[in-house]
Amino acid sequence: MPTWLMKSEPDELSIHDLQRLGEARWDGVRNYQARNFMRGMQVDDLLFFYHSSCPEPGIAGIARICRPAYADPSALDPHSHYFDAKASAEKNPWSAVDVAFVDAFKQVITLAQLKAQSALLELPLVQKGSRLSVMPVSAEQWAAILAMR
DNA sequence: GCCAACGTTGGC
DNA sequence: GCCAACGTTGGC
Repeated sequence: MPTWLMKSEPDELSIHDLQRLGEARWDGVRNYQARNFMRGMQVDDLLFFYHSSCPEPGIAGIARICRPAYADPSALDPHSHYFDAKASAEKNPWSAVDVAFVDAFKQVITLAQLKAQSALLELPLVQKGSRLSVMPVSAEQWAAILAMR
């Protein structure tokens, strides 16, 4: 079963928001590489929920894909922060998935901790200059991160 | 708020 | 198709 890592700004959607909601739409991805990974996701795939652009960046919990990729409605909504004037109902290049809450870690696994793990050197998240917001996580990487809890 | 690194845009 | 300019990401 493939596993993933997805970045969210906790001001927009945190792992605790997801815990309260149960499920949420993951929309607003506007990068083709990240979108393509989302299109490869299947129901029940697990993902690490990463908090970015916040005081303590790091992995805050786990979620599960509960609806595979579909056309991202936010691209068509003029009031949305993620509105894309070039998208239309007929031709919407962007995808969203729905995710369900699985677990919130007692403590965030910080980016600094992740960077210090030799098992994670290949993970785009820890590589200099990488801004990819959705990425695959190998079975070995997944296990290494779980062991850091 | 700064700024390095990256992706996208658009003129040519 | 090149590449400079620009906007965005995201850690610090």
